Amino acid sequence: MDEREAAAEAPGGVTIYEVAQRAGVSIATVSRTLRGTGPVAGPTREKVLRAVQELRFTPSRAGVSLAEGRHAANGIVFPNLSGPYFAEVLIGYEEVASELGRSVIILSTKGRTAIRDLVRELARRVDGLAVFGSTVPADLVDELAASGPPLVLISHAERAGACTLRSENIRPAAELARHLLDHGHRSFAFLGAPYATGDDVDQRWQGVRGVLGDAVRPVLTDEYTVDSGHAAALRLLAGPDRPDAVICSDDEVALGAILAAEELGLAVPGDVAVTGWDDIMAARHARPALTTVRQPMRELGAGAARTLDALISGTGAAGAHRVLDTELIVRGSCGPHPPGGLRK
Amino acid sequence: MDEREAAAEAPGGVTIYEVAQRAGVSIATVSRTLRGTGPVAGPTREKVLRAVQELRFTPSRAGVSLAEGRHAANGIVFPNLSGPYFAEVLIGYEEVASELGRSVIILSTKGRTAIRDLVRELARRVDGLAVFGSTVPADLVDELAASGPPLVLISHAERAGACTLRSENIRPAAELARHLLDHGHRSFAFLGAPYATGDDVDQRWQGVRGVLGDAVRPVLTDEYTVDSGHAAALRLLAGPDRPDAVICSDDEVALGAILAAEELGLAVPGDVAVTGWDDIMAARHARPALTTVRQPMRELGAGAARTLDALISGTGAAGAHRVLDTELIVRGSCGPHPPGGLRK
DNA sequence: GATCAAGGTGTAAGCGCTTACATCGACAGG
DNA sequence: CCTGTCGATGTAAGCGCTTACACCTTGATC
Repeated sequence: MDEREAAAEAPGGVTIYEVAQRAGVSIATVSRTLRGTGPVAGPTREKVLRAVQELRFTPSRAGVSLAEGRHAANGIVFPNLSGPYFAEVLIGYEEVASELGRSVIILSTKGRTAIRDLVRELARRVDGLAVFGSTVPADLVDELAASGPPLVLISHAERAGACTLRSENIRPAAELARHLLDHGHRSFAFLGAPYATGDDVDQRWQGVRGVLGDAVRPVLTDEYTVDSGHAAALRLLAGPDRPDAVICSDDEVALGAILAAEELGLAVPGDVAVTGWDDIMAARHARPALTTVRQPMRELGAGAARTLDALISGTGAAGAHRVLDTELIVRGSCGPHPPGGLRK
Repeated sequence: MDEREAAAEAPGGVTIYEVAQRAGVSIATVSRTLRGTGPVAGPTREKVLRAVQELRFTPSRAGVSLAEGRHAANGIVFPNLSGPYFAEVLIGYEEVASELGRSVIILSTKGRTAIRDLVRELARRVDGLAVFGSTVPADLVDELAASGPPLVLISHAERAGACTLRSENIRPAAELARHLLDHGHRSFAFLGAPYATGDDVDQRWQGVRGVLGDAVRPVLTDEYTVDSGHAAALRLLAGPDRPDAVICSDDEVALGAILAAEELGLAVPGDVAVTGWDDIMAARHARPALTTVRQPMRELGAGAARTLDALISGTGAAGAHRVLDTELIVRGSCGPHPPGGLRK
């Protein structure tokens, strides 16, 4: 009836029918042999495996997916991969997902116009989806939470119907602010991109603001990049009321600020202190080395993958919210440290 | 006969059957409406679209893939995503693939033991595959070239059956070496990871060696990271026969070398010059700023995606090999530049 | 008014795989 | 020797979608 045998050298690949024919068994037996489900007699198994080898057979993913009703893939949506932050999270995500037998499909929203369609399309080809805060419109998030695959929001405000996972911001931001006060700094600027309510940078701002009150003023940047940090800092530091310290939304902006200070002939931290956030690789190599807050970027990704796995396999609550610890990393950029500590 | 209507609220999602039933048409009409293939009368189209909206229908990817015989996805295999290099290439790859309507499935080989199976699995779920040099065993590459989807090797020696795409190495490496000679440096070390024949670092070594001859000696590192560069440089610079200049395999190793020099109380470039390769973000912010060779990382990824698209759609030769231009970026780390240039 | 072309839809055959269910022997227990 | 079991295998019904092909209207053409 069919003409299965015709596809001998098709580019699409060998099918289970050809294997079955070659081994002289039914496709069911081939499937059972390969997946280890159901009993298969020794000699039969041999025949099948030989045929599989000779034909270099690998099951078609689309076929398996359709039959199994799952994709064995996870998606992740991030704004971009330019800086180390998202890359690190992605590393953690991919590593765990891979261990759990799931491929990772990525989607960068940077510069995309058709985000909605791209995200919907992605949601349709994965068993679970991780989404960074503010990369996807709120209503789409709701739509996904309601009718999409299991969803984990990374660094996003808590939201009904989805799990969230983020690093601590408010407390360490406050700690950072107090540390700067200990150094004797009295006027501050918070250098960050236009933030959305509840996102990481907003929370950092809240934490800083809570301690410093009116002594800190917000200065917006366009993006979280070295260049926009540089540009904004140039304006800030050349203008009137130069602050004692610039608290940056993240390390890249901080690196830009250090660069700007240098160009203006200002010493860091002598004339102006600078702090970052994330503790990316470059923070350690900057001169002066950057005081910053380390957050467990990889674990953010790994945790998201694990949470999704639990969600997919039915274990795990659908509305869990987890917050990871961070650590204040004090280096040179916030001011000289007298031996014995500041608060002595 | 079937019980399609039973799946009304299935987690897997709405199927085309439900849409068809609701709209009072056949599934063929629904499909035609959605894909725009074949004629559909105005009112019918309306009914279908309304049903689609009300049911929030999106076609199942597995079903579409199986029927279409394609995945609408590209794969990419890289060693890791820790440094900026692979991330940048990935950005370019994803951007172009996405524009061409293909999702990107990633696979990092870092720390993986079952690479072969993971790669084979990946190959089965994509229409095209990009692979970085040396991430996959040679025989597996051959196997993929022979019986897998279209393949593009990035930064890999030319190989029958697959396209390759890489940046120029030998010429700019020679240029870099000559530039260092112009500075008056006379003894050199090439600081790089254990390289494989024909890979980027090997080619850079060849280029440098071609100009400097025995004046340059190779020093191996374990990886292409700041830390291994740091460790190797520490050994090298503290030992006897300290070279005038350290030519590093890439920027990250170079950053580590600068760090090591600093720790040893050596001035860069006063006591020892250092150069990198790639021109990553941190190269510009290092002190001294790093002299390096810029290669078009994003274009490497973008080109791979375009090549694959051509291969998949039947256009494009199967054995094309492309080499992208690079640019020597001279900054402070290779020595002071007298106004007016060196060769005056 | 019969003939055609073309538009508009439905039918059904796959795409490659998994798996519930049926079948068939062979062997042990009564 | 008959029946009950269980192991080993085959049969066939999907999984959700695309699309070639068949069928039925219409309206135009002569």
